[in-house]
Amino acid sequence: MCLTMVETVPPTPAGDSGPTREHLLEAAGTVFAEVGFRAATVRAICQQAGANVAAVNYHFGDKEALYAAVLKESCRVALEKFPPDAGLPPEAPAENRLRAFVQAFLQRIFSGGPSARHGQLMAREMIEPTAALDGIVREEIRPMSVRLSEIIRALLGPSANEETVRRCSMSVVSQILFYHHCRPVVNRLFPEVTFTPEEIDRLADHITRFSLAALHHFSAENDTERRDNPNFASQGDHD
Amino acid sequence: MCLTMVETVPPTPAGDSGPTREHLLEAAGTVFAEVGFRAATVRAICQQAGANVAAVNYHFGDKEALYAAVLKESCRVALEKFPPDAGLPPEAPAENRLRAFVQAFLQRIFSGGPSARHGQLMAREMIEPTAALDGIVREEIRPMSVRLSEIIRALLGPSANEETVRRCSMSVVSQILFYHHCRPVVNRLFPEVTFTPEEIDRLADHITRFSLAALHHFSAENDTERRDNPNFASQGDHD
Amino acid sequence: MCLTMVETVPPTPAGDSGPTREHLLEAAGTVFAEVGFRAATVRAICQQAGANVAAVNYHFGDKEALYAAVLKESCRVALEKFPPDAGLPPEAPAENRLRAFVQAFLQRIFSGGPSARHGQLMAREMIEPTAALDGIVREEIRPMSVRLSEIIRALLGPSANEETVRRCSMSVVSQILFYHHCRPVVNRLFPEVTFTPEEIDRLADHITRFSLAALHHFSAENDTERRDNPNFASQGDHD
Amino acid sequence: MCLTMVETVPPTPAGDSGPTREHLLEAAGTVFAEVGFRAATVRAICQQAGANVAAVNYHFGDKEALYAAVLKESCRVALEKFPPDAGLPPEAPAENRLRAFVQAFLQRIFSGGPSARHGQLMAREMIEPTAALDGIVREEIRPMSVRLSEIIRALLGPSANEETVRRCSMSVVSQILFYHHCRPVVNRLFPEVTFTPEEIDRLADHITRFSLAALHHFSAENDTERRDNPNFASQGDHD
DNA sequence: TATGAATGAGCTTTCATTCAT
DNA sequence: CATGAATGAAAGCTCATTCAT
Repeated sequence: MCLTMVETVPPTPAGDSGPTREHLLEAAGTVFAEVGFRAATVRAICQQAGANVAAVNYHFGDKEALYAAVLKESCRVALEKFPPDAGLPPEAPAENRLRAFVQAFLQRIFSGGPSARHGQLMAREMIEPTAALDGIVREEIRPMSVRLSEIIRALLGPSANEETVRRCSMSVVSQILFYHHCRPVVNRLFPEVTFTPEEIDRLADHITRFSLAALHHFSAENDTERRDNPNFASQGDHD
Repeated sequence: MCLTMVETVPPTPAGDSGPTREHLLEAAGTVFAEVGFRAATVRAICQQAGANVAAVNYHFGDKEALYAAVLKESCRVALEKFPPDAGLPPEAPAENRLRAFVQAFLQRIFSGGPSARHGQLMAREMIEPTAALDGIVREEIRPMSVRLSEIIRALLGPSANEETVRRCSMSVVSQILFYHHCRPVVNRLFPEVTFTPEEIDRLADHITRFSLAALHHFSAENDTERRDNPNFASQGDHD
Repeated sequence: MCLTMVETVPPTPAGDSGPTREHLLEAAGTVFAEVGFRAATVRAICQQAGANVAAVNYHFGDKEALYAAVLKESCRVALEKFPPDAGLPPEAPAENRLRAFVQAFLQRIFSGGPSARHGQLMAREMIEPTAALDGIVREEIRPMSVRLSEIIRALLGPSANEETVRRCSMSVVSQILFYHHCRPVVNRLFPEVTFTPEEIDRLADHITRFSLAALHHFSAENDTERRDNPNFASQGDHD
Repeated sequence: MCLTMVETVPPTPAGDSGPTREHLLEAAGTVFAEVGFRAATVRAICQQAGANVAAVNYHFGDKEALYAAVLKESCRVALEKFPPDAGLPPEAPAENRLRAFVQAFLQRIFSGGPSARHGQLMAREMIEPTAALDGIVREEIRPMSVRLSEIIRALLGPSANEETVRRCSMSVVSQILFYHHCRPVVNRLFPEVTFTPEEIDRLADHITRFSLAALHHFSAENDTERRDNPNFASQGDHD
């Protein structure tokens, strides 16, 4: 049963319309990262932002739209602070670029501040994806993925097929993300592991060496097989 | 939200006290895995269990205690179904044991049924750990970790130090969990990736080969360095 | 954007499940009649019913369902108290049945108590129909309409066509409802008009005599024209 | 809800103070007619008027004062477009004047445009009268009522007492308003009834003929009784 | 003269929990 | 052992209104 009603377009002012909007984004970023979308209350966010309860509705329409805005902004900042090329030119040796990629990724995830919040938000998106994830994959994750694939391709050699490149990319990324996603377990299993900057560096070193070793092996194996048998397709590379 | 378990012992009947309790556990497992602790409602669980709204409070004290019970039970079933040794005797070649470990882990996570549910619950625990996590790490995860470490140690050779073993273990496990934790992103980045049993097998093959390549390289490097310099400690292994 | 969620069927216990439900229906009837659906607040209703704010949700699902229940109940009572035949057998003279119909209708509308409330609710439905109106028309209004049509048909004679019957029915009903629908204006135009039982009787007398005069004239006219010209169709009766 | 008009005079600019005020009146008229005072939101009105949210408060003081202004303006337009004499001179035959009155009234109510809107607003005033109703009755309805009474008096003859005139007037008006007030029910009971201009004409014809028949009968009866018994007072006319 | 931002009161609804039976 | 009824706290959201500019 629906009583007659006029459609009222929500106001939702765009762009910066004062400091309150910024405060809300900031506070919401913190709260959403801390307790997740559902557990976060509009009241708590507004209080932390020093704004009225109705402020969220006025500036963003509703809680969900605020969340989307937070995620988008968080994504923008992360991309700006840690560009996919990790600051290295495409001409640099692939080994160096891989090392830079791994190190930058780890720092992004473990350094404090807004980018760490981004990591939390993303982890929550993995568990309970929202509509905002599509945009983030498109604008943030895919470019990173492409960049990494180029590095991996360079390391595997021109004869590597796409599936191998893709799988190796994921093997690299997985090692980076693991410490973030499974931090509670890692902390309990190995309390001696801390995430100090020095430890992060050593971690980056391990991941890079582990991955390079595997990739060089794949590359050599590929070349050898290639030389021995032009029609060769290694196990696991067929589709 | 405060998930620290409050002890409300008195009226909670222990053990099997009727089918309702079982139904509640079963239903709660499903619901908690699907939507998480917070989003799950006692009403929905009771309805799915064919029980009264007050049943949860009667049998478990409150929603939180029910969640703890679900996690504990889920863990018990998972351990029973997938023992840490993955069904291979300790005398089997380390390469085989690694392959079996990887394959069993992937199947456990991606096959349907209660163990997949357990995976979901664990993933949520990673984001928002509850007091129940300690027990799970102690009784389920650490044994698995120990088992994997033994395999890795066998592959790296006796001269490998503990830190290297630990890091390599995590490099292996991370590759397995990645597809589970980041499934939403993987699906969006590579829609062609499916998780059919065949694909799972190919994935297990890739992870095993990637890891073995790296581990063999580490092992050889270790031996070489060892031969050349008895006091050698590779970069990242000191500390 | 819609986060995953389990469908929870609202409880909505049916039938009498205690005195609270009755109290709510009673209070809601009063409040809805007084201020209308929109202006009525669940809080006010519950307070008047001596129940908790959540009681409406528990017993009826939501405010709208409560409204529907109120309307249905109100309709049931009205039908029970004032049956369409107004207590006269079908064999009674049509003039008498018309007079009884008019009188009963007026009493139903102007007498105090729950049936007066029903009049208010119906008047509001006219202005802003809800989904509940369909059911009311079907179960309450149409039977009354049919009964009145039979009386009118008897008065107009067998040669009257359906359209004339319909229009005359509405001419009769309109005079009854007018005093209710336009009461605020009537009160202001003619402050001397009161709605005491005696006045209601005189009113019923006027409406009956006015209508009978018109109907007898129509009937006679019809017969005359019929006698003079077998193919006659009076002005306004053609379609 | 308290609709008694509070006088908040000071900042309200009088008369034409720019196009915004006109736009607001226009938009508010539409919205109030469509959804009623309560359901109408200041935002929706301002949006439709292309004005700022604060415009209503600036130009009219508050929502209630805007409503009063709308009703007054609506009334002014209706009076201007449909004068009470319906365009016929007082010398015209009473039958013709009655027919013109009925026809004009029906058209006013059922034709689209501002006068139909006025009908809607008036219907809502019947259900929930505001302070504005007094003025409307005084300036718009009473003159119409007086005019109709003159016609009825002419038809009933000089011997008709005032009460009879009044009751017959209402019997006539009620038939006109019925189709408007009870449109939702009429539509459901008789879906074949449309309100095309042709149908409106046939309706006007029916109402006129029905009423004239009754009035002529009353007139004749009156004369007869008068002739037979100088002290006669028909049933229902005493008091 | 007019506005965009901001507010506070109050709305419906949800939900874990309790209690008498 | 188990339940249906009932509750209180709190959630998201709406809206007329105000205020500095």
